[in-house]
Amino acid sequence: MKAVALDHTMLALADPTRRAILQRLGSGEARVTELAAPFAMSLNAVSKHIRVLERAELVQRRRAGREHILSLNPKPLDEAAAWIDEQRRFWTANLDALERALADYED
Amino acid sequence: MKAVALDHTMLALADPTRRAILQRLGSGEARVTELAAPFAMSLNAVSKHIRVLERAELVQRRRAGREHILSLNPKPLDEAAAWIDEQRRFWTANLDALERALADYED
DNA sequence: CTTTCATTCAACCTATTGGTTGAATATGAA
DNA sequence: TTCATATTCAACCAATAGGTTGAATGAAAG
Repeated sequence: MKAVALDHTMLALADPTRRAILQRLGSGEARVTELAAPFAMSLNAVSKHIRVLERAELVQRRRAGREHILSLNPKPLDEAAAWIDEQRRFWTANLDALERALADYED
Repeated sequence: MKAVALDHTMLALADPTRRAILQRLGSGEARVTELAAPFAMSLNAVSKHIRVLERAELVQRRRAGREHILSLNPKPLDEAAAWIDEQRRFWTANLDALERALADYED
């Protein structure tokens, strides 16, 4: 994943409204108005959040007449998870090496 | 994980400089100057990035004389990964349900 | 004691976020 | 055609991000 794509993905995930929208889309596609309904903010504000999610390619838009139907694209989520997991593996590998070194030292 | 903590974690991860700092800290603790060395920006800028990482509790600071020694705290990383994984499980569960429904429909 | 080194604090700047309201656009329905 | 609905666009605003430079702090070294 290109760095800038990770930037967009992580930034998109850094807001509770957007995370809630993703969660909602997890159970199936929805229109903009439907997505906006639970939130105490204007439709326009939600529309902007959706654009942030689109920039990160976390959601896709399909037009059906005057309705815009949003659906989840899990790939960036996979790639974000992959980055985090890589860090954790690297980190624990180094911790293990440290432990082995300490064990040698204690001998 | 509280929503605001996830906000801070994800936001901290949404910048390549900060991700590089975390990666560096994966192989062991380091001083501020050491962390700043690879970057084409002022020490002050890196100092601010570190504060963002501290707000997310991704790094911890220990003072040793005039040096500040930073180390990784992987817990928020674990929690961010957990959030993402939860979404993915939920999403694939719903996809599976959809597939089963379609299979039933086709019968 | 003075100087150097490690780091932060403070002020400033510009760009971006996250929200608002009001107008525009485009489709659907009467 | 006219009216209502779904959505975006545009302008605006306050707060935050991400960078700069210069001054302050505090510990170490000469």
